[in-house]
Amino acid sequence: MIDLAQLRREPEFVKAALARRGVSHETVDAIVELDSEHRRLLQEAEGLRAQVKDLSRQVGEARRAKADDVAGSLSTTSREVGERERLASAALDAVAETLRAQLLMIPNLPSPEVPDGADESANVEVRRWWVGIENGAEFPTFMAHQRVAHWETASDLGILDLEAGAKLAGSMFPLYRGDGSRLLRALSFFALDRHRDAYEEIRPPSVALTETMMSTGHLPKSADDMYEIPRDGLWMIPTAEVPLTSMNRGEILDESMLPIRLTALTPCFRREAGAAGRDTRGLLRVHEFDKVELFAYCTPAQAEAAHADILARAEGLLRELGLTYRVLELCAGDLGTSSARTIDLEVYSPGVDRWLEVSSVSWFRDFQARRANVRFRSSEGTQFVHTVNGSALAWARVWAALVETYRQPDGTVTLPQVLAPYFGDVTIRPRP
RNA sequence: GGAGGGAUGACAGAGCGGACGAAUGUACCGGUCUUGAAAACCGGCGUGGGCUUGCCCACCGUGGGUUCAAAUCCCACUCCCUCCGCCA
Repeated sequence: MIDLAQLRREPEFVKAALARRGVSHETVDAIVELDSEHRRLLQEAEGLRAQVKDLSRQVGEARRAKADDVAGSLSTTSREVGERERLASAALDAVAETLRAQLLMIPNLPSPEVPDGADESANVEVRRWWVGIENGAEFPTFMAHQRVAHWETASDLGILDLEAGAKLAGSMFPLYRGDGSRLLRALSFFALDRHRDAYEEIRPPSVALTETMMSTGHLPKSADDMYEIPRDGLWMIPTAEVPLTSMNRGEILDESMLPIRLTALTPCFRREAGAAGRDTRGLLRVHEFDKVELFAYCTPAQAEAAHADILARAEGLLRELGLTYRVLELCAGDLGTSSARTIDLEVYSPGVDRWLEVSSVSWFRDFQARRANVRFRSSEGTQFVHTVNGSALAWARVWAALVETYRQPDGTVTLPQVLAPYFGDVTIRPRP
């Protein structure tokens, strides 16, 4: 949620910032208008309520003074004022509800350093990385045996069974088996171990209440992108960001507790409604995947470092895995609803010759904290925390890139050594 | 799923129609005392909102209702605890 006080203080600045991500001036003006109407009604209703309270006090005094006739007439007056107060409050509630609904649809202000642009084509590539680049190595030349799509290799090796997944849950719900399943588990354990030094591991529920989804900004805007369980008022989480951001919902933290850094391995569920028919082969786009998320509540002053730390950890994992990747700064038009700044990591997948998004590291400023009402107490008073988060990493596509990058001429896969302690071995051979 | 008990400030815990935004204790912050600290004593100490910045309004799990007036009475719901049932 954007800051209404800021909107009142500097409406032109807010409008200009939101225009960068496609929000019209009219939309913002409508909110300014509603806000002033809201305040007008608020004053009216509160004035009447103050009268009722004062009259009621006098009724009590009159009763105690045994002046029953006075008490009776005061009661009558109070009842009349109360009736007017009820009407004013009803009008107030209606305006407040409209204002709230419109405010919830407004995305966050992009950070000044975010580049202009309407969609992903305007994202800015910050850097690329591959094994040996520090020593001047050129972009890797991938061999013919690496130019095989992961779904083919996986099928040959019997480590991914998309048909079985489709039979159970429909297409784009992958079923991993044998070494494929073991690899997935190895990746998660590997990542969680790498974050243990600074991030507390959490295992949250995989479903969340509507209210919880509101806090991160996934509702009301992205309802179509999520799986809903209407009977219980629940939604399948699209990312661990959802539960982690709401862990301290409604609380006032002490500044000394910050930053609070959390990590969680969860399944992530996405309907991918807007992407029907696109990138449907193999693991390019799936409805369910495992992801290790990094998250922090911090002070505004800590936010930049916290964001950088998450990015460094996500990149660090890709480097340890020896994968080729690039770093993108998202343009204003491609930012998620709640984000002020986002940096994506895309891994290069030689078999399909594509860059695949495997991490999104975002800084939300106080946008989510305002919705979730998470604050901290400091010497300068109570203020909203900043939230930052990022994947480190989302495994389905990493799994695909590993299978392609490390495919050997004989069709087996030799995994990087860092996974040996977790995988038990480094070789994936055909399932007998 | 059934029966009972509970939810109040950072924490503990009173209040059960009117002077209650809320006793008391602890914690915390300031002061007195002290060489310093502790103890003792004194004072302060919730959050949000509105505007005429001094006042007003809201908040005692959540949402409704009764009343001139609700933390307090009524209804529904949520969560926690105890017992029974069921269950991995």
